[in-house]
Amino acid sequence: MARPSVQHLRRAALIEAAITEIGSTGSLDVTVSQVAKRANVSSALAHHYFGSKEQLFLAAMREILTRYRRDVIARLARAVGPLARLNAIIDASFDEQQYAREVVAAWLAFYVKAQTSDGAARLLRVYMARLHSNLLASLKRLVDPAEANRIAEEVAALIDGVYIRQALGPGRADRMRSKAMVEHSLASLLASAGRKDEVRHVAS
Amino acid sequence: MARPSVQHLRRAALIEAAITEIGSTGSLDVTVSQVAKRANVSSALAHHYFGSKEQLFLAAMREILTRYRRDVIARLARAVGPLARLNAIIDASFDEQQYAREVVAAWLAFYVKAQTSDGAARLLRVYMARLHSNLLASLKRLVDPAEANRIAEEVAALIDGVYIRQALGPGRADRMRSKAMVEHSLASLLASAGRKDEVRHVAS
DNA sequence: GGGTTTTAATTGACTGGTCAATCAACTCAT
DNA sequence: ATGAGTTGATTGACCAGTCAATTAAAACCC
Repeated sequence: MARPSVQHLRRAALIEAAITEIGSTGSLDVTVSQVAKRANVSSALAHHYFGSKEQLFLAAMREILTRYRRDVIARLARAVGPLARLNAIIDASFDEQQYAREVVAAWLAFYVKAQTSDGAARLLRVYMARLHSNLLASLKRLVDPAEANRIAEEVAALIDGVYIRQALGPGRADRMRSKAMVEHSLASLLASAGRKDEVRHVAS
Repeated sequence: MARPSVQHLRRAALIEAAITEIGSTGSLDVTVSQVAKRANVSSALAHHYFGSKEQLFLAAMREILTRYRRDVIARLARAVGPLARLNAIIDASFDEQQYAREVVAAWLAFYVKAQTSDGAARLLRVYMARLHSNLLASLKRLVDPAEANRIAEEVAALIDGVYIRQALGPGRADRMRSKAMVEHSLASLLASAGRKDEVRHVAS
């Protein structure tokens, strides 16, 4: 029946609670008890399943990263052509779920956590590498490799920057506006790098 | 003789120590005792002069913001023409002092702090507003107001993004590379927005 | 200038509170 | 009755903030 084990249920609930709690607090200064309470279990149980606060938080971080990754993959599967694929990546970053205030705040908190936790730093580095390589793959079909690399870094940095500013701003997440900013920048960068189309057309 | 009062000396030393400690730890999880020890005073003295940990940290944040602002102003005073002024602003952000690993880490920590502290949020909002208005002033001389506004936001976000990635990266701060990225993006954005020069030339 | 009072600087010791982590005990389904 | 699930109570560490007491410096007075 594949009925999820109680262990699985509890772990999932605790991870979800951790994300929510971290997101709504806006920092990692969250006690295990708070998270446990939100998941309707005792703090002892959280320790029982995760061993330590650190592990619980890392699991939460992994979960956010996984969700994002799944979303990217799903969108990429539906996108055809380099431009569409680039847009798919950007869309994933500004997806309704990902770009929710809580999630963004949690994301920011994890960036700080990475300063002191090797585990967190590793996870973020994997995310960064994947984002870069995804962007690069499509960009290479549009512009020179050197340009592609630079643009990939610029777009990645821009996405992070938009996120951080989002976390700070008071209002609701203005997804569309944020997305438009990144798309607009990307278009400009591509335009001034000079499309590769003609070249390839001639060469082929 | 304007000999600085002992109070001034201690405050300055404590603020400096706080910045260093926060920067090297990479988070605000720093005890008052640690800061005090680095400043060669007792923790009781830190409380005596600042009243609370919160106030001490806010003072440290204010100091970093002030230094940045002073640098921007100094560079702007030397720059003539909108392009030079834009470059001056970018240069300030990637100045040797500002872009030091510790300072960037402290900056990131403050962003998180702003999530829970009104005081910190206020300070950051002032910084953001100033950066935006500085960029906008010069951009308006180059492109349409609407474009100028969008570009200002994009550049500001990009700067923040480059910072956050810098904080995460392991190596030394690669100032020049970071600066080049922002400058390159700005050039592309300006190029595709279409300079205003001709229009103004004709109009005048 | 020497002596005296005020004021500032400084600290060690203490307090109250918080919290991660542990553990022994209890429940309950199988 | 075995073992997974679960918890309340406890422990040990840490830490912001306070206070009374000590020393150093200034200000004042003759």
